[in-house]
Amino acid sequence: MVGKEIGERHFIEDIALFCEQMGLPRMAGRVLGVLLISDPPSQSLNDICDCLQASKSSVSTMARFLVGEGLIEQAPCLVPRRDYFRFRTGGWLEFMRRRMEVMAGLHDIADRGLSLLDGKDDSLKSRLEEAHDVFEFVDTEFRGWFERMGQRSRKQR
Amino acid sequence: MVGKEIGERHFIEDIALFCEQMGLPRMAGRVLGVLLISDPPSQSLNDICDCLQASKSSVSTMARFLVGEGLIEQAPCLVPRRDYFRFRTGGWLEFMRRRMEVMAGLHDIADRGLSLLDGKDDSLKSRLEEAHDVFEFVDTEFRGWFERMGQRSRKQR
DNA sequence: TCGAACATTCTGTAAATACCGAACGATCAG
DNA sequence: CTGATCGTTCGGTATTTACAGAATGTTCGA
Repeated sequence: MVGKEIGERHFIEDIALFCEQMGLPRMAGRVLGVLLISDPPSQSLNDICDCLQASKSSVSTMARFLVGEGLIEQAPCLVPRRDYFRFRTGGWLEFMRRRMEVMAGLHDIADRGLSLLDGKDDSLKSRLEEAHDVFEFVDTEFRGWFERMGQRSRKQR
Repeated sequence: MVGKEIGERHFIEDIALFCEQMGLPRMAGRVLGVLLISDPPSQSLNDICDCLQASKSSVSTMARFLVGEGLIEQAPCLVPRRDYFRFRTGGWLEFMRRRMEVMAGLHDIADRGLSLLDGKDDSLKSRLEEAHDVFEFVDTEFRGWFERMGQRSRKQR
């Protein structure tokens, strides 16, 4: 059981707020919050509903949403005909990776913008060259970064 | 003048879409898009309105919003009583920096979560230790990263 | 002191979003 | 086959958001 104490409620809401800032639905953050401090780690949809006092439909929808985001996964069910979910190992890394991928997308857009300024003065291009540089740097630097980070967390286990 | 050609419109809309994915209002992205390819770099609110065919109120609001985000800045006005805006040098770096700061906020939340699991089995803590590690790593690694990146772009100028 | 040319702020509206409850569909025990 | 127990999906509602247009405030030239 989880979510009875005030500290747990507070934690769950902080995760929800964080998720909201990241562009995820707040309810998704709450579900995630439960699965970050639950004992045991695997919880059924009904468990989560009880804990959050939220409707089955919301929890079901958000659980599948979080699976798609790579943050949680379905756990082997102890009881037949019941879905258990748990936080997915490496979920945070995967989350960061996807975020960085979106950001790196600006790299190509900046290139297209530069071609629009073709032939014009260099001073006009510096804006987009900055974007190009920053996000190309993100793109390349992060691949190595994630590899190192992945190895590091794999080693710790 | 900007935004007449199809390529420019397309670029602006791509920036708008990117901004939307980053959680900024789409119209803010459009204003930013104009200021990334405008010639000259500094444009008045009216110029931007004309280019986007958007209302003054939206453009005014979004321009001030982007100033707050550190992505654009007010330019010294060539004509009195008129606000000129331009892309802010280092804006993308600042943008990334703030994003990373939000992400690093999870570092503290994870710590608070860990204290909730105090005394419980270590296997329960690994979820939050992962969060702790990833976002502490983000927090520290990025400070150095941004410094290097800042120096690099300063050198290029 | 007007009035023109701005920018900002307020108000309204249309669209998107978050959430719930109910209906529905599937699966298993009896 | 029937009912109980799940999960999913559908429809509705309330809140939020993204804009536009009108009203307001400000500065400057005549």
